[in-house]
Amino acid sequence: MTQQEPRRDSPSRILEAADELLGETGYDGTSIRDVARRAGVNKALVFYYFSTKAELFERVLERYHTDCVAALARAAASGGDEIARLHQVTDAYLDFVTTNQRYARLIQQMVSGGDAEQTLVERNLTPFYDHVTGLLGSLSPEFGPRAARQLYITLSGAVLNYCTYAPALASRWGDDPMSSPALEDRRAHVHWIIDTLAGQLRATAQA
Amino acid sequence: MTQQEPRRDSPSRILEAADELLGETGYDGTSIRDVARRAGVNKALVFYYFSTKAELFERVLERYHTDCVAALARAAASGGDEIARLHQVTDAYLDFVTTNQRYARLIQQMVSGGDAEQTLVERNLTPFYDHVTGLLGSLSPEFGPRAARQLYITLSGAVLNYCTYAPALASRWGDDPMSSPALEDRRAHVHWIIDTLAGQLRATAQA
Amino acid sequence: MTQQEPRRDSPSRILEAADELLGETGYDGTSIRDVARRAGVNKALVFYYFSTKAELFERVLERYHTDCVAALARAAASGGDEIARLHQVTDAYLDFVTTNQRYARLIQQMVSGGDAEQTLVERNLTPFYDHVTGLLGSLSPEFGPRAARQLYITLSGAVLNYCTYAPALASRWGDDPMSSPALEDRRAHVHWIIDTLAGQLRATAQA
Amino acid sequence: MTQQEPRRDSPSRILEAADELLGETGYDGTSIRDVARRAGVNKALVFYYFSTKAELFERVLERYHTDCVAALARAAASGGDEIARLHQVTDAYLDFVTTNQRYARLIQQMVSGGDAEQTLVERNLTPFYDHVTGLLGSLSPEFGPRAARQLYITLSGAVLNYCTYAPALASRWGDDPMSSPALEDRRAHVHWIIDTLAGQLRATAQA
DNA sequence: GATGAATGAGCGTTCATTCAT
DNA sequence: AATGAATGAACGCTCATTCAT
Repeated sequence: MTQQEPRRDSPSRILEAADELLGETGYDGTSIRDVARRAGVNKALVFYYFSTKAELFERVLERYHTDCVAALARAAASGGDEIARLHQVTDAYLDFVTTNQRYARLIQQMVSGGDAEQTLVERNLTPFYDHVTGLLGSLSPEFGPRAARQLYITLSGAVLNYCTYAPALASRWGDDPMSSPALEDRRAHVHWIIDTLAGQLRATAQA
Repeated sequence: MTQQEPRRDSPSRILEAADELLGETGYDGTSIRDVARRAGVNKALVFYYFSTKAELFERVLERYHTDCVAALARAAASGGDEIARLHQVTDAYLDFVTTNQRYARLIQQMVSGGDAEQTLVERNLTPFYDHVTGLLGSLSPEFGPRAARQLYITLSGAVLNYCTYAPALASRWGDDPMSSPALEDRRAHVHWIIDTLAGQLRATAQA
Repeated sequence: MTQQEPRRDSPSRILEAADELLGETGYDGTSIRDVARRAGVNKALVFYYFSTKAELFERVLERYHTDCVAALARAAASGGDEIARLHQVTDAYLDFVTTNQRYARLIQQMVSGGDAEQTLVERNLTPFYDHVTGLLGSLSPEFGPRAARQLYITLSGAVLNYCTYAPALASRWGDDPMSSPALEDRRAHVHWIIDTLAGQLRATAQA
Repeated sequence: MTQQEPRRDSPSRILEAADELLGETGYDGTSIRDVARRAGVNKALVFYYFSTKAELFERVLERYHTDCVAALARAAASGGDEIARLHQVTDAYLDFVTTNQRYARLIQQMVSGGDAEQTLVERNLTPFYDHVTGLLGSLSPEFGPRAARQLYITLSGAVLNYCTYAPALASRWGDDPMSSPALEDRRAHVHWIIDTLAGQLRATAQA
């Protein structure tokens, strides 16, 4: 029965603070001082646990990556044909990035800003990429890898960009694009895209 | 036979350098020192022409914005029904951002990093947004603005993300995603998407 | 009948601008850019006429110095005994510095800030100093130079400090210390001081 | 036997250096680099302890202000009638500013240079101002506040200006105006002024 | 595990000054 | 007489990082 409220331990508090700030202001816009202040710890302690600013960033990403991989795997494991599983994986991806909006921002920042290491970028694109191209490949054998890549970019954009563009356009739209009904709208749209495109693919394949 | 080497005028050199660096390392990651060094001018001269780092950034964007607006307007002015014009506008957008890849990066950086001003972001999303929603609105009256927004995000993602994701995945793909044939592949994919989705829309509307 | 209003020539406009700014923000706080902007001329033109910031400062002071010397000489030339002339000279000094308040500020800045050249400081203290010590010396021969110095400092303080302290205390006093009646109050006070002190000196000398 | 030489603690060293430099070259003329160099510390350390140049300046003043207030209070607490206490307070003020000559310079700089905040100026004029006007007010009731203000300016000038004018005229005078005997001369002069003026005031009041 | 002190490098920005035209 | 372009040095300030305790 301690007098202090049971705060989480320092490493997680630092990670949490870094997560928030990186999502808000980006890598270069976030200083270790800010992170330490928001975490309520001493600045040097950040370096005690995460020896470098870059490493701290990677650890933030790592958490998301692990969870994201798990979520996608779970979705892919549920049964159904390729199209059903594509729906489920994409749903899971949409769920994950709308629940963890900062992750979407971090990915987009990394992929559009040159300073992040190529490895980090790839690592975080891979999970959804692999599922999408895998499923499309087995959907119809004559559907080559080049076509799968094209569709992957379109689909990941349909999912990730919603998290970054919609807030930027919210003031123009006049409603909250991250509210539950709005997110359901988006999900329906993505489903419709998958259905329509997959239907067309099948029709073409049969012809 | 002047003593100085005949450089281009300083303002353009500075704009050019800023353009490159902002595209590569982002706003926070780019220092005025870097810009001046790459432009081959004195650091103070940057402030002589562009009184602030932020203004320099805006001027870089302004150039792109003006050209982009013009390109889209030209495309929309060419004849045809709504779908044809949607094709042409999207083609023009794809052309523009693949020709000016740094513009795509800048937009994505702004929209995913919190530091940019909301005004700037909106200003650079608006041109394509207006065309897309306008055309979809007149395509079928019962096609509401909410549906248009959804499609806009998907389409702009399909165009812009190619410029940021494809280079990041190039090493994994093994070919240059910005080569002419690769870009034609992408264009074909986007056309196919528009055709397929628009076809479905029409079919639904008639039912 | 020129179309333009007959502006003063550039050198005087620059001097005027420099005068205002030096009085407001001091030597270090005033930039040549500010001076040029306020004078409405090109920055380089300031250097064309006044080759150095320091020289510009000196030229501003020179104008005041010349006028001040003339005013004091005029006052001293008017007749009367030593005390009457002391009144007249001190009146003239008070008149001059309240009419040219910036001059009072400049003197106080120079004398309390270390950057100005010793020569400049002395040059601008000398006029009043010489009159005061001269008059006191001939007032009573046994009144030595050391006593005269003491009285000089007290008198010049009584005159100059009013121009710098009163504005600083104006908000606390609630009236404008540079209004005509307020200045007449001050003049009466200074007269009273001179009369009282000189009367005491005479009484002492006779004893 | 530590490797580092046993310096005094950094904050005091910085304050000391800032004090000296501000007194010598004024606020605008003093750079943090100079302060750090003279204190023998790293430039960034100055900001570690004093987060702003302005704050550093205020802290320098604060020390003087506190001590000055205490000295004046002590002097006012000693017994005697109003005139005796006026002597004692003025003596204490003269003592304080001649012992801390840089304080006199700082006050004069603030009051004659436009950049300092009004609050700071008032804060440092107030202590002596309050004592003088208080004592004069109780000396004779008919002696109004306006007359007290006049005398305050004259008296504070008689004290402060000695610290700034005398050094500037030292080379012309040929002796050290801050030597003990010279200061005693000044003190005698100020006493004579107070006695003479107060005597006159009393005589006038009785008439 | 945690902290305060310290640092060198760099930031965006402004300075007085020069010079060719 | 007047100007726009250019520069090196300095400005106040923040950075990521280190280290002794």
